[in-house]
Amino acid sequence: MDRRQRKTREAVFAAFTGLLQERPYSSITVQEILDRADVGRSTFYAHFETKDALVVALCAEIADHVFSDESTSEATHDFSGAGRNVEAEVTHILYHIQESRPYLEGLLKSGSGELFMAELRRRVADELAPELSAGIEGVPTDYLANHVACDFAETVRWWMRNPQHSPEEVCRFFLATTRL
Amino acid sequence: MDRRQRKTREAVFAAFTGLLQERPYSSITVQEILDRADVGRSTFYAHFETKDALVVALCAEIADHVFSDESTSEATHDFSGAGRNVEAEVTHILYHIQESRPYLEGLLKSGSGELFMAELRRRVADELAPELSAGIEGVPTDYLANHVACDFAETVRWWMRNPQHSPEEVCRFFLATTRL
DNA sequence: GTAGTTACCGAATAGAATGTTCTGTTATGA
DNA sequence: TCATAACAGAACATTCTATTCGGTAACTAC
Repeated sequence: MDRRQRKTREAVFAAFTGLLQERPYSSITVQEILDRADVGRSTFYAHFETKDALVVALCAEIADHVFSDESTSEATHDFSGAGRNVEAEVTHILYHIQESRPYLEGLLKSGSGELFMAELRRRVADELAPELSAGIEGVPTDYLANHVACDFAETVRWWMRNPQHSPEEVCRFFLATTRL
Repeated sequence: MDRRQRKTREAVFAAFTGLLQERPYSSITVQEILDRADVGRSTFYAHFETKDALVVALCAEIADHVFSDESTSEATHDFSGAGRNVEAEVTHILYHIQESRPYLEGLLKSGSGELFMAELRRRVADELAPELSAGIEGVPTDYLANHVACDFAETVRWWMRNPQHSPEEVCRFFLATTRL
């Protein structure tokens, strides 16, 4: 990808998430994004079809990173080789979320956060829930899967409002309260 | 309140929730609401300052009913007099939610449901969570309160997508999965 | 009933934001 | 160096929100 494209895309994302920390999504105009990102109008629409498409792209970008397998440079959460247990996997994901905090904080604050929350629930249901489906007699698995996915997503949202905790701590909170 | 006012208010709410079942909130125009509700433009704006204010009013109306103490006519959930235990209280609220289903279904489907979800979490945190704060060692009460509130709200959202269950069943699902 | 108040209708309009199109300029990389 | 692709930004059409206003119908109290 062209360096100019990356710079533009990055500038728009940064300006947008910055604005999202200050005001609700619906009150933010494209013009304001352009001004803050220092990007031309036609350029913006060459990258993103609509304003809504910008949110979708941002969510996808973050979600891709959060659920990527690649280890970060931090040694503390390199779990490769260790037997893949649930705790390790959850912590790994939480580390990636921590790295995405600059974007996530603004995105989850205002009214547009629901799009990312939905994406998060979907991915957790796919990747995490199957391993956790111990099952409780008399409760539909349907309900249980939704329960775990929502629980994790809401834990993340809570964490973004309470940054003082480490990924390991948050993982512990999550596993302590979610019966599996 | 004037009968004309009530009729108008009701017609707008009905038209709006109906449209919400079909399309996302942002794509619905005021004109469409007016057409379906068969209400004049100036009348609409005499009732609701903006389109967003309509959502807020609708959420408040539903939440007021859901958390009102009044018993419905159904004998099956008249718990007055019985010792107020958690199960009874939860079931009572769920009965009120069931009555609000015609409005809630549309509201929660599209992108605007987050406003009601937030209101729901807030009220649960106020009214329900205090009784349930058994506490788990090493987990912030802050996190626990948020956990219970989110859990209940998401249970409701799930229920609106899965109508075949009774309030008693849903109450059981909720209590079975939420460690307290 | 009748008078006074209040809600309603609907058209016309202002204002704001989105998304398009165009011409000309600048950066990239082969 | 040179073709290509991305960029800037002004001008524009379109769409939607929200306001205003003159006229009609419904409610309330006397």
